[in-house]
Amino acid sequence: MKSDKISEAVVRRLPVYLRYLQELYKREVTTVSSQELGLKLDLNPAQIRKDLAYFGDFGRKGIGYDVAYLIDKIRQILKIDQVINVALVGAGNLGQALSNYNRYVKDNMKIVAVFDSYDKKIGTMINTLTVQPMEELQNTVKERNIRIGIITVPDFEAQRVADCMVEAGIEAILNFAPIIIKAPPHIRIHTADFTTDLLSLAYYLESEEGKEETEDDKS
Amino acid sequence: MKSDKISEAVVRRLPVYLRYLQELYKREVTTVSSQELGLKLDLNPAQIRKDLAYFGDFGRKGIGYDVAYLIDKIRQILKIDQVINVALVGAGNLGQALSNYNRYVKDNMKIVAVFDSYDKKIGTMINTLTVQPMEELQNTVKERNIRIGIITVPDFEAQRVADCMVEAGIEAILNFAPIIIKAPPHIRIHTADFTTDLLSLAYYLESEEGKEETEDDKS
DNA sequence: TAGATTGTTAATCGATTAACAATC
DNA sequence: TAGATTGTTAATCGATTAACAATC
Repeated sequence: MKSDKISEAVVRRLPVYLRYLQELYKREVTTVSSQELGLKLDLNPAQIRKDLAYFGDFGRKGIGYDVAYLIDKIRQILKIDQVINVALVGAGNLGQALSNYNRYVKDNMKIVAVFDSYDKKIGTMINTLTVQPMEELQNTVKERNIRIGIITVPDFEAQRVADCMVEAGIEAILNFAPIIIKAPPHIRIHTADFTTDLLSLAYYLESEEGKEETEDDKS
Repeated sequence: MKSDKISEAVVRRLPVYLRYLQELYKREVTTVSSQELGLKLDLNPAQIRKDLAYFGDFGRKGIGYDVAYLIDKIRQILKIDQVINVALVGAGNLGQALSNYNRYVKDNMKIVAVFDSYDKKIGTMINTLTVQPMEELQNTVKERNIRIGIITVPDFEAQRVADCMVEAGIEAILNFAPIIIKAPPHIRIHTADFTTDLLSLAYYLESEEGKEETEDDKS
């Protein structure tokens, strides 16, 4: 196959493949079939083959995919074969959690600066990074070649922060605030709104059959 | 329209509608049209009307939707018109961030218990809650009528925790570990894997034109 | 009334899955 | 060779969007 336009659904599955392939690699598994992948990742094998075939002929008929080779290829496709520098804005609990979470360093995503707009936070340390005032965003983005911004501020500040990021030349934003932020079309925005995930989960609960809340006593 | 089977895509948009409607309510806006909603939420107005029409005739032709009424209805549909008790397993940074994040209390989702399997964590306080050992999960779930579980443990523990949750009678799981966890089909699982969001973001970056990494000096 | 906006059908668009020839 | 598995086409399935009669 090789190119067409790649749909977002496909792109979002690539990191999922990558993650599991890396686990296989660690376990010294050298080859994997679309069927095995599908089983493990709850995906249709045909879909996996099709996804990968958009980008090239990575497999071998009768054999499957070479794990190490496919890891390399997916990393290239995702453009994480080089280190990508990331700025985090919002040094609250979630921001701290994210910057402590160093798993993505391995994936060549590196948080290299943390910002906040509250005086109290500025100057404090998060891991090895000093929290900087928002005024320094623009310069730091340029100096440190920061390309992605993560927003972990309260929702009422999220749009303002996004605007600053865009102005500073950031190319893509991961937004944790439960709000739809607006940006020019060349800026890619992903929303990581777990409150949506949580609330929609409730829909799938079995209807109560005479259950009541724990706390307030209706009797 | 009224019922058929409701697709997951529809259900996932309901919390998004709800959130913005609640904001409108706070601002004392009483009525809103699908067009206004669409503009604000980056969605097609026809899609919004269709989504809502699955559940009933909530709007008025020529007028739009009554904000307060629609909030009520969506809360009913999502089954968050009653308090839903939630257990959090994993008292690390992310777990702390989530339990501090009290926004969903307003949405009738309430974290009523926190668990961890590390001795060091057990007995410490997270907000008003004492971290309990995993052994108490089963009993606490029953006693406190906990229906949803949130997993914020490292990936290698996630499946084990999920198994415990299922055994304890939890009905739905929000999983933050970057791994596909398996459970019986009647258990609903949502994955809130922000590393996927972050990595897939890189795909959309403009290709480098002679840029290099910040840190290591190639010259 | 005239203008606005819903609910719903039909048309379009896109994504997933099945099937199979090619080939290791 | 026989068995396995890819890459890809065709078929299916599902979701989004346009259009418009109904009606406030």
